[in-house]
Amino acid sequence: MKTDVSNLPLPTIRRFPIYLRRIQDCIAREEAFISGAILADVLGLDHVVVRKDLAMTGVVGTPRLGFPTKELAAAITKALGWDSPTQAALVGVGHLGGALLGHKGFLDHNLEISLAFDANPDLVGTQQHGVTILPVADLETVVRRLHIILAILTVPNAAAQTCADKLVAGGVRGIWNFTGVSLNVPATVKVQHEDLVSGLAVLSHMIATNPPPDAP
Amino acid sequence: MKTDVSNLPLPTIRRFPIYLRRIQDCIAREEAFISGAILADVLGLDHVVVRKDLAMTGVVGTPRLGFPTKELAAAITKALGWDSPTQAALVGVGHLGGALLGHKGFLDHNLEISLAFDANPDLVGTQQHGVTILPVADLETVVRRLHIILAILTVPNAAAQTCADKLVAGGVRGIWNFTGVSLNVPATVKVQHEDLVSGLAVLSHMIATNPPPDAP
DNA sequence: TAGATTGTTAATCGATTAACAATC
DNA sequence: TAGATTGTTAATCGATTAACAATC
Repeated sequence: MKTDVSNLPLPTIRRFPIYLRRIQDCIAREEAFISGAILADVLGLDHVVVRKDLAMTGVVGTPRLGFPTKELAAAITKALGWDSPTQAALVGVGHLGGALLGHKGFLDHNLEISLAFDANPDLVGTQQHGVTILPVADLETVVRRLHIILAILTVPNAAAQTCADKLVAGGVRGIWNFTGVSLNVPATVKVQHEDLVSGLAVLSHMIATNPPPDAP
Repeated sequence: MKTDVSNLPLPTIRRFPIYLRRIQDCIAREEAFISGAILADVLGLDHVVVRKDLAMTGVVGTPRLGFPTKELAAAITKALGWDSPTQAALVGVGHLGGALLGHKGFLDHNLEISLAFDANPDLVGTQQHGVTILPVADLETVVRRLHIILAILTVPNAAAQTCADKLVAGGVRGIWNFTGVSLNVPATVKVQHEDLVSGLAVLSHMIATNPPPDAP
């Protein structure tokens, strides 16, 4: 029985939040059990993938019943580190940064963006979505003093590496990177590069190479 | 010599825009050649991965010189379908949708968001970033009439499937899906699911399971 | 020539898929 | 019991890594 949650396959981790959302729906409907087969069906996944993923949580299912919803939700939440609140700092309050700041959905995953920084003196001191914008000059100091471990980077490409350096110096342990820059950080700091352009590339490539159905 | 650009590995396609950006920098500096080794070094990738990816474009390199920058840029641009302009429709002008609408960087990839739709009557008729917001009720009709093939979906989860259905009915060939919903569409329509929460899951998991360096 | 760089072929690794056994 | 569902083990597939040959 494998229950070492610290070394899960990346694809499994990516699927965890998708399962979690459905399982929480079940809990809200007071359903005590969910079968992997049904979950797979609803999500358009292969049922054996789902069972394998669920097995990774260490939760054991019961034949004919399925998996206990509450246990499963708790195990996934734990595996993702979403069982305790995390304070995050947003760096760069532009279009995208502002949107993330206003997106209250992260609270469902126990992530609160409690700090925001920007280089624009006109923005500094103003509030957006209830958060006062601080000067980037204070980034390292504030992050260190408040023991912020997670930062969201939404600055222009040109500023990305400099800001990342300050975040690392301030003791951040993870950077959610929305810039187009491959950041250079020590191995102890984890970077999740959310490169929207990569996603666009995949989609445009598929559209460009798969001819429309009415073509020869 | 493999030059069939219609069936490339997904990881390769994701890396293409990253190469492209660097190669365009080289072209701007009037460098006629770029070596795969240098490219790999700058991007923090393995040099053999880079060479293999570049080989997929069909462009041949010259030992001691590297790959011709202009040819390479043209080949990658072509493979991604970024060699001709694409008009896109944005569906859902909330925080995230508005941010994407304002993000002019997509123009670099020949993608123009020329239409925007929203369900909120207060928004309909107003302009954002130079685009007039149309009612979702007209979604299918307008998309069909203007032969829009790519849509960006940034509506609340509850509205996602309904809007996707309208887009499909309108003849869209690709949906860039920023909602949390796994869309159900015919196989002829490609969906690129940009689930931010999956990315957050990966990052939080890594932070939660890799103890900080000063811990035992 | 010597050496940097591309190109190719085989080995490894990880994840998915398939087949079947175990259990309530 | 019968049958739905979980659980396990082996096979396949795709991508990365490693080793080496070819070329300017």
